Parts: sequence; structure tokens; C-alpha cells
Amino acid sequence: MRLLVVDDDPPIADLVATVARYEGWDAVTANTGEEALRLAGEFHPDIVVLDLMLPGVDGFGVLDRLRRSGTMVPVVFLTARDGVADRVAGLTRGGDDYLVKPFAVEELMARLRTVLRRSAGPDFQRSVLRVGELSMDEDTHEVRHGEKPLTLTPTEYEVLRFLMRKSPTVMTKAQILDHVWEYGFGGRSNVVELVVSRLRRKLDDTSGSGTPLIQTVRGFGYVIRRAGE
Amino acid sequence: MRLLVVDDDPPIADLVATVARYEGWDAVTANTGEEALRLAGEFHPDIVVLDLMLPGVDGFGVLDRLRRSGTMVPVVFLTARDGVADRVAGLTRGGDDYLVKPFAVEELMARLRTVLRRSAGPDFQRSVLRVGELSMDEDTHEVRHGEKPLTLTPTEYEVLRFLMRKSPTVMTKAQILDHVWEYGFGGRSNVVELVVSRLRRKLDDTSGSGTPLIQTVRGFGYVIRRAGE
DNA sequence: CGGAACCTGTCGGGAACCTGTCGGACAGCT
DNA sequence: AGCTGTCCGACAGGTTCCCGACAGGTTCCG
Repeated sequence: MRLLVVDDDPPIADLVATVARYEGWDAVTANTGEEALRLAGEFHPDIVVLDLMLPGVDGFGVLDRLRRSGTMVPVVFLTARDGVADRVAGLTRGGDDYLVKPFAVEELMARLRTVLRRSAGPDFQRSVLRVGELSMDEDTHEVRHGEKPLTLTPTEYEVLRFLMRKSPTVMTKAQILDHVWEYGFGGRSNVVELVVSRLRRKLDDTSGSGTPLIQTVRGFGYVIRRAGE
Repeated sequence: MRLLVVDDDPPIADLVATVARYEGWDAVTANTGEEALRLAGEFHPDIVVLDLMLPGVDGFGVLDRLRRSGTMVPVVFLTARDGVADRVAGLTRGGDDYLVKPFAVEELMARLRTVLRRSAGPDFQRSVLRVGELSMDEDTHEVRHGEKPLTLTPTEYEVLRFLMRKSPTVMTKAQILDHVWEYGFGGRSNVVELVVSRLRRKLDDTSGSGTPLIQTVRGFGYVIRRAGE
């Protein structure tokens, strides 16, 4: 999978590229619109992450020229919270998507995967995470424990997804914070504990089993493991 | 494996380099940002340990220039407990990682190995330590003796991991202290004996075999050896 | 037999963790 | 715009459990 990241802020571009490589993708970064267009021609990405605030040729211009040159590569836009959000909305047909800065990295990767899956064809299959009795459909956002459907808040959903993706590896609270919350969040508090606590209440009320689904590994962090392991 | 350590405090840099060499790696140290950049160019490290508090070009600057010059070498950051931790978090979502000073050397080495394993490719396999009947999965934190799973406290876990990793070499109490506890720990007491004692109780209750898993070499230290050797 | 090295029981301080509560922020609706 | 419900994170109180100081006992060796 080949990813082109376009952002004039090198740390952000690198951040995204690094995460993508960590997932096993090829990734290149561009800091200007011109560079982006050049790389698009040479690198032939399967998907593009495109910041709309660019010096010189801006994001819309880049998109325009990309499309004009006939490439239908899907694009996920990045935008600041204010302003252009409306105009972006108009662009997100055709399988594309957008994200507001600052974003959480897991969120971005999730959207990239969704967009890719959709653009692969009309007959894409659902991506469903499963760990033991738990299942999570990343398209419909349906989460069930056994037969029982659960309704989770956004934060709960993200934390649970992260733990399910990493299962059965133990994740520290710092790692969960870094991946699920927006970058730059100064969470000095016990947010993670709090969300885990709320999750447990929803998850474990369902089953009477003794061992909780999300286990605490004292001094290290949390894991989600299928029962008996 | 080639390691570049960047820290303006020579004792710290040397400490890390020494441990790495002891593990069979090539290691060089730099005490300033400029030196770090020069060495990165000459030495071509596979991984970098980078203190963020540097005189002159600071850690972020070094990282920036490294990335700008196209090198994707993974980095593990060192940082004081206060302040910059948030900014670091933003940088560590990829394969990279960070550690808060003061740290324990084994902790650092463990993270270096994890980062290297991850950046080697998406298809890395789990790292499981085995000595005889004992097995320890460093990702899931599962420790078992034969079939029986053990639950260890953080300190017990670290000491056992250290002994397993060094097995069948005898380690002195001083070495164990230096590697598992944070540097600067004033433990004049018999902490190591204490932890070993507690470990033995957990380990040996499992098997009725006569020889304890962790053996005392009187006058030298402790070893963990597979039975009968 | 005497001392050094080692083992282990106990216990208090404190770290790590859990959970209840509450107010601010935000979205949806009328 | 005003109202209402929901979500989220700050704060604080309570609980569990770790860990290292201390001390007394045991083993080993010269």
C-alpha cells in the first residue's frame, strides 16, 4: 500500500508517514503543492493525505490538478477546525473523507483503511475485529459482546478498538493516551482509567463471568484477552 | 546492531553505550546536537537514543534535521518528567518510543529491542524468552512455568526477565541492581535477595523438583539454569 | 565455632488503581 | 436563540497491593 502525505508542517507529515510505515506501508511526504504533484506522478500512491492549508498552490489546487491529470486516487483531507470545513464537505464524495486538526493518529489510520476498502470496489467486505466473544464492525460501528449489542460513546469506542487491535499485547496508559487522544493533549489526569472503568461496566454487565474482559496488569497497563488466557 | 547515544551528560551516555556493547552492539556517543548529526552521517546507526535536553541544537532540532536528511532511523527519546512530555508524545506514535528519566537500563534496552523488532517489518513475530520449563512473553507479559501461568509484580517481572535473558550466566546482586532499578537508586538493603525470595516462592510452588529454578552461587550471585545443569 | 553470606517474616508508607460526582462543552431539536 | 440530553474530563475519596526497611533465623565455609 502506497501513501503520499502532503503537509507543510514537517513534523505532522513525518508523524503520519511513520505510523503508516509502522503498519507496513510505503510512505513519502511532500511539504508543498508542487512537490506533491511531482511525487504523485513518480510515486503513484494508492491514497493521499492532503492538508488544505498549503503555501503556494493550496490543497484545493492540488486536488484539482490531480483530478485533471486523470488520476482517481482517493484523498483524505486535513483541515483546521475553523473555516473551510464546509467547502471540504463538498469534496468528500466518491469515497473520500476528511479529518479536522488536531486529530488522533488511530482515527486517521482507521479512515484511511475505510476509504481504501471502499474504493477497492463495490463488493468490499466488512472489516470486523474479533476477540473472543467481542466483535466490532468498523464500518457500522456495531459492537457486540456475544449476542448483546453495546452502545459506546466515541471515546469508549476508540479505546476499545485500540485494545482489540493490539490484543493480546499489553498497552500502557501512556500508549493508549498517545494513540487515542489528540496529539498535544496534556492529560495529566486519569482519563484512561476512567474510560476503562466505564467500558468495563458496559462490557461486564453482559456476562456474569468472573474475569473482566479488560484486564489490568498492575504496573504495566491494560490488555484485552479472550477468557482463560 | 549499531547504536548512537545522544546525551549531554557523559556518564549517562556512557552507561547506555556500555550496556549496549555488552550486548554485542556497536555503540558511539555524542554530547551535543552537532556531534550527533555528524556521527549520524558517518556511523549510520540502526537506532538512536536521543536526549531532548541538549545545549545548542536541542533534541527536536536534531530529530528534525535527521528526518530532513532523509534518514528514517528509529529513535527512542529521553526526557525529564516535566514539561516536554506532551510534545514528545506527538512524535512517538510511529515505531518510535520515549522514556522518562531516570530510567532503568533494562527498561531502555527492552524498548530498543521492541522498536527494532517493529521497524524491521510488519511481520515481526512475538518475542518469547525460554529457559527450560519457563517461558516469558514480553508483549503479553504472560509468564508460565510449564503449563502453570504465574502472576508477577513489576519488580519480580523485571528481575526474572533479566536473569532469563542472561541465562546461564551468573549475575551478581550489584549487576541486577544496576540493570533493573533506576540509576541512582540508593538501595543499600537486601532488595535483590528479597525479590529473589519472593520469586522462588512463586516459581517453585509449581514444581516439586528439588533444585530451585533460581540458583544461588554463594559469593557470586544468582543464575537461572535449566534443571540438571 | 565464629563470622559472613544468604533467606524470609513482618509491617508501614505510599504508589497504582478504581469509581462517584459534578460542571462545562457541545450537538440536536423546537 | 433557548432548551435538553449526552459526553468528557477534573477532582477527590477509597481500596488494593507493592516494595523496601528492619530484624532474626539459617546455611555455609574456613
